[in-house]
Amino acid sequence: MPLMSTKPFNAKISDRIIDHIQTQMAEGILNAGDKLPSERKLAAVFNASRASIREAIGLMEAKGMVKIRHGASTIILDIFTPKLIDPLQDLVKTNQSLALDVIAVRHLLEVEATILAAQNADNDALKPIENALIHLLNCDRKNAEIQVKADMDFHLAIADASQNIVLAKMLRSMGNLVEHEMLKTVTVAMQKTNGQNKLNAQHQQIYQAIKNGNFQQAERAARTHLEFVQNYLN
Amino acid sequence: MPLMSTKPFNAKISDRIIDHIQTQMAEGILNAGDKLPSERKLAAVFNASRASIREAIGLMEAKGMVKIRHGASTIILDIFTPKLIDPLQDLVKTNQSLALDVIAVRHLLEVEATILAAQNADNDALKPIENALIHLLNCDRKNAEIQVKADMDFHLAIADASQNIVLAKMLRSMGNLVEHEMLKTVTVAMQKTNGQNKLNAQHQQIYQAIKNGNFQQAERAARTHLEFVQNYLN
DNA sequence: TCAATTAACTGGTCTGACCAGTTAAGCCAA
DNA sequence: TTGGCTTAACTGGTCAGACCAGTTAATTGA
Repeated sequence: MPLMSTKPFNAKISDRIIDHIQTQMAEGILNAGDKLPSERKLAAVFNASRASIREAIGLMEAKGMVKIRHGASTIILDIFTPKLIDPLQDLVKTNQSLALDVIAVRHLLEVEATILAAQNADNDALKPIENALIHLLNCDRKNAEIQVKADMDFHLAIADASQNIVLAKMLRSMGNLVEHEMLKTVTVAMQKTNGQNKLNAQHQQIYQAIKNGNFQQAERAARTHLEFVQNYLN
Repeated sequence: MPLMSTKPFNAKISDRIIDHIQTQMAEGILNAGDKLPSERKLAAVFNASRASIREAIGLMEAKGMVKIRHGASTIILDIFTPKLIDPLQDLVKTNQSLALDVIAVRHLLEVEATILAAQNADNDALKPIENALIHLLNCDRKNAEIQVKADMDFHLAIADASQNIVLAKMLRSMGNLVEHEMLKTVTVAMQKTNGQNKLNAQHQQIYQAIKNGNFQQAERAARTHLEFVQNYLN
């Protein structure tokens, strides 16, 4: 059964073309790896101008549906992994100074979360932090991405323990934004002598301070850790 | 300090244009709600064809950065709020006690903004703070809503002067979230003897500290003010 | 004063031209 | 025959200029 087009007649031509090609992909007429017909041919087929076709193809590339190759032709990519376009993520990735702004705010919230965790964490809240720490200490030291994830989990567990839900939410959102920078930090740490050991020691001190319920100690430990990390970014 | 473009010279023109406009967004030159210049004007400015400009704008719309309106013009959307603030909107709506969490975070950011403003504000950045302060001191003492708006403007001017764009955007968005609480504060202050005078004195101290470039004094003044306000909420 | 009419914008589409990479067929020399 | 070179015929990238189609705001007329 052929799929129905969902676009109204007054939709932009490029949208209608995208819709059509998407439908053909879904029906298996076009498959991953196939070449898309040239812009001029598509223009003839769709009875539209090359400009409109180009617009449609450009949007499809932005969505990760196709790959345009100047001089060669446009090929269809894996249909099932449409790229989520997060403009903020994009912006942070391409704007170094904005990334630094995000990190500055994140560090501020991180310190506060650690203080609050030391003040508020009961045994129930402590457990996830401990688990995250153990996981962080034991995870594959050669794999930066796994370490970033473990590191993030540790800090998010602390954020949860702060019992300020807003704080935790914001740290979660910002964490995704600066994954790229965290990766850089871990990579640098992997190269330096003792880099990872120092990071681990800092994590343990933060955990201890929270466990002791000593918020001043916790603040110091958090600041020390974040300043250390900051240095790796420069 | 102007941001550097990250695109190589041989990049597609549309990519370079997107990069440029993104940078202006990141720098706060272009803000949510602003109109983008018309395609024809942009083509002239970038010395590119309208086709290339259209491609760039089309991609930006796909990313959710702008909204194209046929016949009217293209406006810039807020890409910070959806990711960082919108999730909170629902939370606060359904859970009143969360407002206190929001306020706690907001105060944290407020103090940091004041410190940064004292460190970074040049004369250009100082002027809006001064204007907001004058307006705040002279506005109708009987009208709580007007005072809330003036109060907000004063603090947002400080946020802008911090030169941390993320901090400023977050404070702006969070301000809307806790308008109700600010109204309560001002209403209480209006009832108390000297309540408004004290608030005004605190605002002046904050401004003085920033003007002096004394960040320690600024931090003290901000903390004093926020603790004072906090008391009115209980 | 207010409503209808324009004029001057805005974005949407088309055409046809030329530039810039890629590919593969065809050729020639070793 | 085989290897490398040339080149023609593709591909996408960019441009200029035209016209259509909505929107907005100033102008005009009742």
